[in-house]
Amino acid sequence: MISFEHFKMEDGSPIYTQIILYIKRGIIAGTIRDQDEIPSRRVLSSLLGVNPNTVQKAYRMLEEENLIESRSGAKSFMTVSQIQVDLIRAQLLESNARNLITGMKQMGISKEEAHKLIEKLWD
Amino acid sequence: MISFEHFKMEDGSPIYTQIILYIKRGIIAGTIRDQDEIPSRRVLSSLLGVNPNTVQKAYRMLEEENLIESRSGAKSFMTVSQIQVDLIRAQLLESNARNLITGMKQMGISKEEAHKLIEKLWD
DNA sequence: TCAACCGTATTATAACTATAATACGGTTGA
DNA sequence: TCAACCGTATTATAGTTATAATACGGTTGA
Repeated sequence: MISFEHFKMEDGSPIYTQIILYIKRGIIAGTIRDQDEIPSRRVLSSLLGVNPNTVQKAYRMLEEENLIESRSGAKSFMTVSQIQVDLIRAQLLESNARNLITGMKQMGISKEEAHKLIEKLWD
Repeated sequence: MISFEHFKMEDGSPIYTQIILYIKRGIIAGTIRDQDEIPSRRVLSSLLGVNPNTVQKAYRMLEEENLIESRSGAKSFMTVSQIQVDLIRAQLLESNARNLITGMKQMGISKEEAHKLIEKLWD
């Protein structure tokens, strides 16, 4: 059963995208693996304090990416191939870094200053 | 007159927040200064290809932060104090760096790997 | 077996975001 | 002066996000 203990709801982005991102990052980290069980819609919505429909939307979109398999009445579970892991890693790592770089450049911050800032805030 | 030539609309965040962020980053970079004229609602909406009301919402929120002054009928302009610049710089720099760090940590990426990735993608 | 789950679907409400079409009166430069 | 701007306001429409309250039938373990 995959864990949501480190999930934190914050920014202004939609909750369902935060759930999707949390799961994808777990896949990259290796903490979420192929054939892992995932919490039911009702259980996770209760755990996160959100509406079941919000969880269902996240799960449905992950299912459309073939990262989740569901059967009516039964538990749902992850279906993650190595190809998918590699693809998601490439996408998320790059987009995460590019977001920082774009922002820093628009603020006129040098590469060296950016490195220093990350160094200072990492721990 | 402040310039929007480097403005690019992209992510899934609301357009009005993107406009606000663009202006705040320009303030930090020093390319947008106190007393600078800003484009009229109609001109900027036409330039960006968005609705005038969307620009108005961004301008109104900046006005509520005392970063813009408007008089009915006349041009609007920036009102930026050094105190505001320092505050915005601290806020935006830190949030930008923290976004990267949070993501990288959730993906199980080490600080060294993160530095390398930024180095690779910066230019 | 069957109660307790499960996934799935529907309907309603509400806030937010964005567009569209107007309208009003104030400001300003040629 | 006055046309061309300006900021501001209103009304309507539409899509997205989120919640709430139900409902239906499938799966599964004790």
